[in-house]
This record gives sequence, structure tokens and C-alpha cells, in this order.
Amino acid sequence: MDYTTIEKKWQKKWADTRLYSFDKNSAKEKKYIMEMFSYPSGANLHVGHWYNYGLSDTFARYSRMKGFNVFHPMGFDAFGLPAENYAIKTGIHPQDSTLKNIETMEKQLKAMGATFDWDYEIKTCLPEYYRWTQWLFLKMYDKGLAYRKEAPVNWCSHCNTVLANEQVVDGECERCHTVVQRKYLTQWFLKITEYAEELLTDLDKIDWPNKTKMMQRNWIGKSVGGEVTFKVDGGEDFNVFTTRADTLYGCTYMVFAPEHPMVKSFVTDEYRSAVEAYINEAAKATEIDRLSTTREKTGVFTGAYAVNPVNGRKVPIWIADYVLYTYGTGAVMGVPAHDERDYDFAKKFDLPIERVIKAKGDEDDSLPFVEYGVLIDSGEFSGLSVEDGKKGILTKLKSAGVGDFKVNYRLRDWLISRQRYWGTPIPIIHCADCGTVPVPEKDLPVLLPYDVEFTPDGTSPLAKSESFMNVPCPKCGKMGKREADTMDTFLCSSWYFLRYIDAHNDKAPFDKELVDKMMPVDCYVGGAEHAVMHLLYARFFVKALRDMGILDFDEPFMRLVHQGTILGPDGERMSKSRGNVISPDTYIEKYGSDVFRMYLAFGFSYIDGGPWNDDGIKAVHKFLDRVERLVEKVIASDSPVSTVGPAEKEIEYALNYAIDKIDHDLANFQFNTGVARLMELVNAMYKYTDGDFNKGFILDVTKTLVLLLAPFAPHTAEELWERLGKPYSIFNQSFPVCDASALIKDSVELVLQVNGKIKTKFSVAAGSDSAAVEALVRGDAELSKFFEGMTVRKFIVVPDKLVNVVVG
RNA sequence: GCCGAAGUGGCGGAACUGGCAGACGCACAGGACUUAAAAUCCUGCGGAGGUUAAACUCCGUACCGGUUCGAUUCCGGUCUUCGGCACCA
Repeated sequence: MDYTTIEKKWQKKWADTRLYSFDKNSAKEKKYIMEMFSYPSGANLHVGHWYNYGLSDTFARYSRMKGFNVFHPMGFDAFGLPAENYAIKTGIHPQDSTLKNIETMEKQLKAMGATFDWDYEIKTCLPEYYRWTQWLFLKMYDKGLAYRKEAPVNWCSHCNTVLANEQVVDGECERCHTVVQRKYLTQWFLKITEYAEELLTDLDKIDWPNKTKMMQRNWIGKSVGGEVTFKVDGGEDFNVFTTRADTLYGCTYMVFAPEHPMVKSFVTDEYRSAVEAYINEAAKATEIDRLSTTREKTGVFTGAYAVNPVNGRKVPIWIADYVLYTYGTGAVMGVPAHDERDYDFAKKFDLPIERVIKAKGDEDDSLPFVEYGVLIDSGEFSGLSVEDGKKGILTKLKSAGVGDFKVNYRLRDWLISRQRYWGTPIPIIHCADCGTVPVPEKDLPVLLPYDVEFTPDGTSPLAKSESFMNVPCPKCGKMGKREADTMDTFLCSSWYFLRYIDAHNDKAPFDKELVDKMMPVDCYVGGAEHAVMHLLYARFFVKALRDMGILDFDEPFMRLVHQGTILGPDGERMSKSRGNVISPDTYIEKYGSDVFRMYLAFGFSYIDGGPWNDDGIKAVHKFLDRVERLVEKVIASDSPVSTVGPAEKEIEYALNYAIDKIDHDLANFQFNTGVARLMELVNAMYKYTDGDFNKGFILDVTKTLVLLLAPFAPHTAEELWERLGKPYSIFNQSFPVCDASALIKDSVELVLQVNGKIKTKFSVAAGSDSAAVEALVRGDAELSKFFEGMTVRKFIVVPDKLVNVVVG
């Protein structure tokens, strides 16, 4: 078959007849299926796009044939750093390169022959979209969920610019190799931490891969403990968070994060220069390095002391970079006897180590001892269990007003400010008198000006546009300045699934009723690299919007599937520098998109991915040709047979087995085994049609075969459906239903094991109970000879599966 | 380093809740068809031993150990590879 030609033919017909146009008013049950939209980076679709979109489309087609009203939209995550960097390098404006890339990708996505309804397409860089991103930001602001505070950025003093983490290589700027510094800027945050608890508990409501839920749980990082108020000797109070309040008597020193603002106030003159030098050094280390448990601990004494509220004891205050300012209170109590990191630190700097927990029995008694035991040398609390000790100590501190029970989360608020051009402008005006003033709704969108100098020179690109920056304050009318930063692109992707549903609404981001009806997304497919950030931000957005009354459900994505990664033929991640990039285009030209898609379906376990292999694609090509020959052979046949005998029974079995399995496989994204079952069916049909056969019978089987093939190879199936004389379109047909009665077998084969080793196989009537099988085995000389003369200790029968005779 | 996964023939991969390891396909080998090749069709194909050929025996799911009548599957440990680590998206 000339796949390229028939693909063009059917793509045109599908488009002309608007076959995949979504009908909002359909009476059928809706199914919202979507893939993570793509970033319009390079010019052409990558194998990864095909793998994600092509096979999700197979799932969408299957869902459609299963009777659902499928909503399957597509769009582009069009803002972001790469386009801006490309512009800095080439001088081509991000908007021009992005829109051009989108055009190319649209064309290629259409050539894929997927069921996308392009009427609902989204491009996040267009004002008609980002206008509503701004609107949603303002809602967050109104609700008190958006606020400003100081936060560090990576700063390259040579390039005079903020660097993304990606642009920092070994602590240096990737372009000029200047050592990157931490610089503090006032930036916008969204209060995702307010939703920490719900983000954690609602994971139980959704059908997501366990590993993804686990990663989100750990990212949110709930710890139950308490806060203890210490006092700087001769200075202010400060809090530390601890999950081990029971070890408070064992606190022998205190550690502050180097960037903690209090450090400057209590450091003594004698230690000031050493502390400042350390703070500067610490500013260079990455967070990953700082959290490393094997890295040599560093730190300096500040000269100051802290007073332990439980016993009035004074302990030295140090600073060390293993304490992070962003977690807890930015200060921790050092209990070296019962914490690994504190132990390492105390050993290195020769700080006292005092044991306050003893093992319950004669367990391991070495330090650090991090197990739960019994309190010792802890005043009135000695003798208590760890659990009771925590409660007792915190209760006492609480009544004295120097502590309380507290739950802490590792999750931090979401920093959304970006000192870049190619993003959604933050709709805020800074006024000398009124402070931060939101742009009134009627003035949205705040348009991103086209003509802006975005080469890095120390300020946000937008700050350099006079016409953009200088506007009257909406409150008092005096001249103010616009916010010059843009938003993190993760904001664009935190609500696009809502906009798809009502993509052209120019009165609101979307119609509430429509969104409540269509959401949540029934199946969301995308890479595991988004397991935490994007997927957590989107969940947060939905919960925040729900609390504002903008929508009425709790979770955006009911089911989540991660596709794997297709590697280069060498087993390495595809990259231009490695020269192992497989371009789909050359294969599409040669074999067509059905063959390409079906190879991706057959050659890999969907969630694992794996290395590309040219031989595999030939195999699929061969298979589709084989299906075509079979169809032609059946149509052309004038075989006179019309009887239905054992051979037909066998085909019935093979057919229904295939329907049953393929149905299950498609529902579970197990495309590779689905194709394998199709191949088995085709093999059986070849055997059956070798010689004379019942044409009427096999013609029906062939039609069902083509229906089963349709989600995997849509163009080919549509073509074969037409050749079989069936009416357009195969995608308005129902997916075949398995006839369970054809799968019932009279007898089954059982395995006979002796001591777990297979000896032989034998047949029994299907459904025979254990007693009957045991009697049969014992009574049959051919079977019992395998354990003749031995003492049978146990006789295990697993009905319809096996027999294991345990002898001793 | 921390968090989360993965490891099965020469290769891609299969094995639903612990029950015949290797489905399906590739590669390879042999055969049929052909003047020949391609295409197509048929047969074989984890390793070692064994046999004229079979039968049969042992080993085998990264490695070490455990639970169990029985482990690719569950538990503990080790190694390797991959994803994420808050400004790539």
C-alpha cells in the first residue's frame, strides 16, 4: 500500500467532514484527554512528540470508539527562556521565531493524522491568552495569595544579568565562566504553601502513578514537630523548628543559616570578619551541594551564645551552610548525639556531644543514636519514651510561652518573578504614594511591547522601555512605574487545560459552567520530568481558583500517565552534540505516519521508552502490508465453504481473545502488547485462510480485525474499511465487544510439579476443584510415578493452573 | 548528596493479584518458490551437558542473602543506569 498517498487522502476527508470536531452538546459521556502541550523550540517535531502525541491519539481514538465524546485539544507553551536566548544570539525577535516555529509544528502535527480539534488551540504568548493569565494573577493578588519579598537570583557580574540555574555550570556562568554570585531582589511569590496540606491529602483522590504521588509527598515534605524559642544571650529571641523536641537537653550548640538576617546583629566584633568571609563563600555553593550528606561540613563560630529555654544553659551559635534559610526558621539546634549531620559537625569542630536518649534494650549503643529510645539526663523528663518526651517538653515550653507544637513543610512559596522579556508581564503598577497597585481589569491585557532591547545589561528588558514603564497610577493618577519583571512560564501552564475548554472567550478566562462540566481532565499524558513542579502548580491553581468561586472541583487531572523517553540508537539521550538524533520526517516520508506511530506503539513499553531501532520499523511496515494482503485475499476469494467447524471455532477463540486483550491493553497504555495480540490474530487468520475457507465467516472476522487496528493505524484502517465496502468513517464505529462465551474452554492444561520442579503437564476439565484434581493425579500412574514411593508432605492444587507435590 | 524509578536471551520487549520465564517481533540459521535476487511462505532459535536423533539432566530474570510448597514478582543489603532537586519547560 502507498501509505503516504492514502494518508493525505484521509487527512483531507477527515478535515473536510470535520470528523474530530468536538460537540459540546453531545449526549454521550465526555472524556477529556490531553497531552502536555509543547514548547515550540526547534523547527520540527521530535520523536518524543510523536511518542507522546501519536500514542495518546491512539488512546483518544480508542476512547472515541468506546462511545465517549472525546475532547482532545492541542496548543503551545510559547513563552520561555530558549526563544529569548536564541534572540540574543541571532537577533531574531522571540515573537517572530516562536510564531514561525508554531506554524511548522502545527503543520507536522496535522500530518500526524491525530484527532486534535484545532478550533480550541491555545498559544500562551498571544494577548488573548496572557490577558487571562494576568487576570488570574490579579485574583490571586486580591486574595492575598500573591506577595513580594526578597529572594536570591543567580547573578553574573560580567554579563550583568540574572542566570537561570540551567545557565550556571559548576558555579560559573556558562557563557563567560565568571563565578556566579547570589544577589537579592524583591520578587513576587504565590502562596502555594497555604495549600500544602490539601495538596498532600488530595493525592489520595487521584489516579496517578505511585511514584509521582510519592515524589509530590516528599516535595511537600510534611514534618510534625515543634517550635522552640531560644534567646540570644543578651539579645533577641529566635525560633528553631525540630521534630525531636525530646532531645532538647542534648542541645550543645546552635546553627544559623549564613544568610539569616539576625546573624549580622549578634555576631561579635572579634568574629565579624571570619563570619562575613564565610557568608560570601556560602553564597557560591548550590543548594544541592549544601544539602549533601557526604560533603565535608563547614561553618564558623559567631562569638554569640544562645540560651536553652528548658534549662537556661548557654550554647555557642555557629553559622553553617548545611542549614538553609528557606526551610523551617533558618536556624536549628545542634544535638550531635542524636542527629547524623549534627554529629559530623560537632566532631569536626570539637563541640560537646551529650547523650540524652538511651536504647530501650541492649540494642546498638553507638553514637549518633537516631532510633527512638528512652530519655536520660533530661531533668523531669528522664525515663519517658521519645514520643512522651516530645509531648511533655513541648507542653511545658508552651505553657511557659517559649514553644509550641508545629507542623512544618519543606514546600516553599512559588517564586514567579523573572527578569526577562519573553513572558507574561506582571500587571502591577508601582506608585510612590500608593505602593503596589493592581492594573484595573478593564485595562488588561498589559501588552508585552514588541520593540524592546532585550540584550542583557543589568536591568529587566521591559524596564528599558519608557513607553511601557511610565503610566499613571490607577489609584491617584500620579505617574508610576510598571512592574518590569515577567511571570514564570509555569503560570501559563497552570491553567491552560481550563482555557482549552473555552479558548475564544473574550469576556472571561472561561465559562464556569462549561469548565465545571468538562473538568477534570480524564487522562493527562506527559513526561515524568514534570512529576513535581508543573503538576503541583496546576493542582495549586485549581484549588486556589475553587476557593475564589471561579470553578467548582478540587483536582485538575484525574488520571495521569507518563510516557517514557525514546533514546538514540546508541542508547543515549538524543542530542545534536551526540549526533544521535532520529528525525521522524525521513521515516514518515519513507513509511508514512501510521507505520511510524505503530512502531512507537510496538517497539517500546510506553512508560519506559528505550533506544530507537531501524529494524523495528521495517517489521511494522511488513505487518501492515501483511494485513492488507489478508484483507485483499479475503475480499477476492470465491471459496465455496460455508460450514462452521473446529477451525472456525478456533478463529472465534483467537478473535475474542484478541478483542479482550487489546481492549485491556489500550485502556492501560500497553500498546506494545496490543500490537502483539493483533499480530497473533493475523497469524491465526493466515493459517486459517491457507486453502479453502468460509468466506462469509472470515469476512466478518476481517472487519473486526480492521476495527481493532483502527486506533493503532488510523489511515490504513480507514482505507481498508472502505475497501471492505463499509460506510465512512470507521471512527464512528464502536470498538469490538468480546464474546466471553467464545473464550470458555472445555479443558485446561495443568502443570505437575514435584518440590517446585516441573515434571509434566496434563489436561483436566476446566474448573475442576482441588479434591478432584488431587484424586486424578494420585490415581493416574503416568502422573503419580513422579512421586512414587516418596512421602507426600503437602499436596498443593491451584485450580486451572498447577499441582505441586511436596515430598520429603 | 537527597527524593523517585529501572535492571529479564544476540536485540526490542512479554509474564493480569507470588504459580509453565522468554508471548510478539527483530537478528540469525535451514528449507520452499525463483534463471537469480528481492518480496513472500514454512521450520528452528536462552546457556551448558546428553543423545545417531529424541528422551532427559543441570544452570538461568544485575549481584548477595531472606520469606514461601513455589519468587522476574514480596522483604533486607550491594552495584549500575535513568528522571527530579524549586529560574529549562
